[in-house]
Amino acid sequence: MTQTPTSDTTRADMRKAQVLKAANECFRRQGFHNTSIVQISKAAGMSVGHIYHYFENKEAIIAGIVEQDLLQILMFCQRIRKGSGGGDLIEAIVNDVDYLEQDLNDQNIPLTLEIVAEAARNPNVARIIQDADETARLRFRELLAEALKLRGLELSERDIEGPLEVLLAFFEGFAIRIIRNPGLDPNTCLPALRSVVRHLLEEAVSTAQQAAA
Amino acid sequence: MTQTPTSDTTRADMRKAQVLKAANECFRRQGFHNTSIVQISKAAGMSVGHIYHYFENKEAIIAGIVEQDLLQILMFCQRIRKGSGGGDLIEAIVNDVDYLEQDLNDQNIPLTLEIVAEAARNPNVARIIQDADETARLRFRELLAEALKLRGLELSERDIEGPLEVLLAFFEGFAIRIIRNPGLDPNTCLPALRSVVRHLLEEAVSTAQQAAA
DNA sequence: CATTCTAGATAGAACGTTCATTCTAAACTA
DNA sequence: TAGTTTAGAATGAACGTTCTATCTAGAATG
Repeated sequence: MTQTPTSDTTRADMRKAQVLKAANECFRRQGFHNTSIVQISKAAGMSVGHIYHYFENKEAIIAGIVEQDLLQILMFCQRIRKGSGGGDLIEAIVNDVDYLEQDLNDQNIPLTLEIVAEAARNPNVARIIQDADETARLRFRELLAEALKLRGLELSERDIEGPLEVLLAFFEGFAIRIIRNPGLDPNTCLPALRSVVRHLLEEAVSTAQQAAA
Repeated sequence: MTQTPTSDTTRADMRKAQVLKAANECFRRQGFHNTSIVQISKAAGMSVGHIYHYFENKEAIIAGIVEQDLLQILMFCQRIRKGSGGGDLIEAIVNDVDYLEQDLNDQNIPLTLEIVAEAARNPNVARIIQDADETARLRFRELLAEALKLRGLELSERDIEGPLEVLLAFFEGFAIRIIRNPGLDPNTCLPALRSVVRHLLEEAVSTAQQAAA
């Protein structure tokens, strides 16, 4: 249990990353329940024993993958900001729904659903995604607060929470819808979705206006 | 425990039901990946061999459980109709969101999520829940059509589909939200959710009015 | 009515496979 | 040479499924 030198730490980090990358590919294709350590080891080009040298057990690998889930959520924030081009953020959020078709083609949906289902039973996984969601909500609240500020308005955290959760429920919900109804055409939903998101945000705006008065 | 067979329910049917009931309890508690045939056999008070006399394999048992998923969805329709008391259905749909808190306490959420995640990979399970969803959508379209008819309006199937999918995405989405954010307070979301559902339906109404003109 | 017959019902041990994890030893590096 | 890294076989447990044997109900038989 001696402290490893810097060069070795780097090597260990690289190996860990190598395992996680392989695991990610396997999990995405087959889910983590149907992926064996042997498969991961082959995908990573490493031996089974080698993997266990860096990960205590399979669950530790799963945890490593689940942690990456956060990045995916945060990308939505980034996309919206980029879409705003520095202009009105509320309009950018409404426009972001146009990515629905692209989002529903995401190859990660099955894995994402599997992670959530696992979290509903497995406290380890639950803790990870709940922590991630907490920072995700924080980022989204910041985004909404900034969107309002650009219009000279502001809302309390409490008043933002409701609309935000409804917004999030939408997008998560479509991941389920596309499984239950694979014939679903995103373009059919787009007008209604756009309108609903706009309504939600406009309502937040008018609440803020009333609070200011 | 054991019942005597009657004319219309054969002994085999009763045994099958007995297995499915036991499996349902086990699956709800532990998920079907973590439930073994031995556990089901003990819960059913039957031997393993006995179970295999009626079910080809474990997947057949899972299929039997997944088929019950439909009933759960259809209960929403019933609840709305009952809530309308024969009056305006649109108002009844809006009011139905007040059950959110109760719905989010549903002990079946983990199993439901597991079923959807499984369907994303397992074609057998996928077929079952997709068939179920098709009849569920049919029932909901009928409900919406009836709601409009009560106001002397009508909409094409195409125009109903979008709002309906958005509505469904909501409710499915909250099942995920409550896992990701267990601290979520339904009452915080209720005003926003109510408002959004009402907006969605009012928009459908005004679309129908324009179509009539 | 008593007995026999038989197909289905039932039990539980046995089997074979899969898999996560551990163990042992070789290779490498500093 | 000492510690780390790497490989891959060995281990042991869990599990789905099958196999074999016994039992039961009730129809057939005489």
